[in-house]
Amino acid sequence: MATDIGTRLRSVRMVHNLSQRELARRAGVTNATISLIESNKMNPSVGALKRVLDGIPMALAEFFALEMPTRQKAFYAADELTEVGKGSISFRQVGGDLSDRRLQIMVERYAPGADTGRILLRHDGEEGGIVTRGRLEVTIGDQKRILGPGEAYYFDSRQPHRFRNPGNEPCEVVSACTPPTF
Amino acid sequence: MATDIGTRLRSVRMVHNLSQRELARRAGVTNATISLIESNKMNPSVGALKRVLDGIPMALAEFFALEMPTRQKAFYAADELTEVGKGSISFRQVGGDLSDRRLQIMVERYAPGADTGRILLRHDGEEGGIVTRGRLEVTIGDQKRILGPGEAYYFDSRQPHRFRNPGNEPCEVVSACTPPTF
DNA sequence: TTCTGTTGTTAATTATCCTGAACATTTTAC
DNA sequence: GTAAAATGTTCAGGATAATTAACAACAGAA
Repeated sequence: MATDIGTRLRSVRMVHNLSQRELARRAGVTNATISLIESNKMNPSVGALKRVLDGIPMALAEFFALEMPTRQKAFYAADELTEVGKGSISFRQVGGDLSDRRLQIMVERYAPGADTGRILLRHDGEEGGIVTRGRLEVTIGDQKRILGPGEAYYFDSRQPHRFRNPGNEPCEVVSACTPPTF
Repeated sequence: MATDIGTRLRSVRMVHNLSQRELARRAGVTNATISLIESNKMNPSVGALKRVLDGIPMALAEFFALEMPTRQKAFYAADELTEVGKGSISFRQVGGDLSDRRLQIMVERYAPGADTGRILLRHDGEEGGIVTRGRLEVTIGDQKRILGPGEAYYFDSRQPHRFRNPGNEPCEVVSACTPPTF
């Protein structure tokens, strides 16, 4: 899986918010090529892969140097949140197992259309959050989901990721990350 | 030239002291493939290139991350050495222009068959030397030469390089490098 | 709904890679 | 010296990549 070109390309493309056709247009190849590469149904030439990556843009060295973390459970349904605490104060905890997790909790607010940008965020640590209001589009590696109130995410920050508010009402997220950003 | 696969491959192969056929055998491809790739007469598939590099062995990421310094004058004939000093003490200086060159002079002695090994040496700085006795095979990037007494070399140490005594008599070299090794 | 546009995938044709077997040179051994 | 082995290169063929054009699934707007 370390040299799984298809998965790598799909992951990179998704994080940059490009469709197969859009990337193909920028790269000067056809969408079928992108599709076949991503599904590992063909073995692209170095030149073709370079052209594709130029459409990102990304260098070959960077592409092959990408670490591909093992996919982990990244999304939780609203009713999958573990209920912690009780009485007048109630916590709903994302991810049942907190062993080897150290988090700093935060509250984030995304204006309509707000976006962390096409550049892929990657840093050490882990992060997670719960959407409390509005909708949030979360991209993690090759997975992309639009989350609504009560839904949550949790992932290893070394995976390339991106956040965007696709709706036209503000979005509020209770999020957390480790180690403290900045 | 930054993505000149042929030159990169040839350079790597030479430094590892492999013939096209020997590398082809290890990689499970034909020597024609190696030849065509190195002369940039074809655009290899990623899979094929990976197989070839496995025969080195070298990872794709490392291969594409290799910096390709601009080729510089690397070899000097015996009579190209600049005569410095005079009288009872005489220096023969490699490379006429010493501006932005800082060197530490050393004397090296290679027993018959001695070899710095197949691993590619690369480090910051520059190095040069003069063969005073015997013969020395010097590989610098994609250039390989066997030097005899009076002949010399000088190059940027970031280029992959290797030294070997191919003869059966001892070889003595007056060499120099910067910054001091160790 | 129905339409329009976009998504990713798949089949058939064209273009290209990769091989297998030759070739000319050079190196090494005798 | 010649012979034999090893080097890198080139050419015709079968294998494979990349294109073109179609397909089905889905989303959003009228």
